[in-house]
This record gives sequence, structure tokens and C-alpha cells, in this order.
Amino acid sequence: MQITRVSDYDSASAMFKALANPVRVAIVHLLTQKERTVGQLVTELDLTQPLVSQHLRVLRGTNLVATRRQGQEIWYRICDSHVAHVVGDALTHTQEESHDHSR
Amino acid sequence: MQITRVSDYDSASAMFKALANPVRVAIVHLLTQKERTVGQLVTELDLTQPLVSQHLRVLRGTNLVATRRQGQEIWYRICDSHVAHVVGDALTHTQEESHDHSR
DNA sequence: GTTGCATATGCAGGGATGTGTATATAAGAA
DNA sequence: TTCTTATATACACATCCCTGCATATGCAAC
Repeated sequence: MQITRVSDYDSASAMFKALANPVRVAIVHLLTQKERTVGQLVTELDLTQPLVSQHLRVLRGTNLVATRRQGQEIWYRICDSHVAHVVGDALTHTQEESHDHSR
Repeated sequence: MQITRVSDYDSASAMFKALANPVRVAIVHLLTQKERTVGQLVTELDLTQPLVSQHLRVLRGTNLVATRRQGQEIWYRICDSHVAHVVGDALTHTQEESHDHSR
């Protein structure tokens, strides 16, 4: 097909926008390993709790992460494997780039 | 390791920021198929030339695309396969999501 | 030199984003 | 009920991004 509508890429770019922040990439990368509570993320990332919650809200709003409540804690996990792949490929790309001094 | 530095994800999030726009995702997706000139992108996306050039500058600045000049035309191509994979996975993720009415 | 085509850049206005501080909600224990 | 812990939200302010329009640059032909 000839025609490419820019609006066809709205949802994909929304996903990338959700990942366009180092805190959120760090959160997603941690959740790729295993599910975690908000408090665990706060400790491991050494950030304030409201800041982590704000970023988690963005990730929730774009369906990149899902939650389950257990008592007063809320456990966060990655939604599906594509999210992990996207972040994994991006990390691979940027790491290779930083080793490439030939340009 | 316990410690996760948020700054370790700066370059990955910079890549996502570069893709956090439907025009740029559309451009990258088109370039995934074959290399193209600026004029071809302008025609296929039905956008103004300055707008396409502005977005190409962002993609160049983050090393997602590369160029070669041939006469007065400049041909753009994807930098490496990881970029194509990232966009491919993202499109797969968002498409599956739009078909998933079970949540 | 000039002209024409292809592409890049500058600038400005409106809108979105990131984060700190304060506060609200929700659940459990007493 | 009150107290404590865990998490979410509101608000504000500074900063950044998107895009339209105008203009500049680079290359080829003459």
C-alpha cells in the first residue's frame, strides 16, 4: 500500500512517550526481572514515593504495567512480553552505540 | 546487584523520547522497509517538508537513522536492526492491546 | 555569476511534561 | 474510633516539545 497515515502510529508513539523518561525505563527494567511493590521500587531507585507513584501512573495509563493489591501493598508487574522486548532491544541498541567509536 | 542508578537509563530513554511522536515512528517504520529521500517521505506522509526535516533531525541526533547524499538528494536509512526490532515490537504490542477486550 | 530544486535551520506561540511539597485515600492494628 | 503504614493525587512552577511559517544552505545546470 502507498498511503501511510501518521495517525496509525499514535498508539505506538504513546507507548514510546511513556518510556521517554529514565525513571520509567528503570522501573520497567526492574519489573522485567520480577514484580515489586511501590516501596521496593522507592528503595531500589532511591527516589521519593510520590515521584515513583507519578511515574507508575503513567505506565499504568498506557497499559505497560499491571497491578494487584495484597493487603496494603500494591504489586506491580510488566503487562506482556513485548514490553520487555522493547526495553531489552533499546538497551542493547544504546549499549552497542556507546561502544561504537568508528563514526 | 542491589543498586540501580536511574542515570544508567538516560540513553535508552533518549531513544524512546526520539520515538515519542507519531510522525517519527511513521518515518522509522517506512525506513525499516527501504531507504528513502526526504522528498519521498514528504509525499508518502503528506506533511510539509520543514516538518519532516525537523523530525529527521531528531532521529539523526539520536543515531536512529543515517544518511548518504547523492546529488542534491539525501537518502535516509535505519541505523541498525535493533531500531527496527524496537518499533516492530511496539507496533505488535499496541495492536494486540487494541484487540484485547478482556480486561 | 544566476536560476531552480532539495533539504536544513531559525523563531515564536501554545501546549505538554517533570518533579517538589503538601495532602488525600485505603488497609490493617489496637 | 485513632494510629500507622502504604500508596495515590493535587497543585504549582520551570522546562521542554510540537509545529507553522519564513528563510537559509547546498548542489547541479546553465
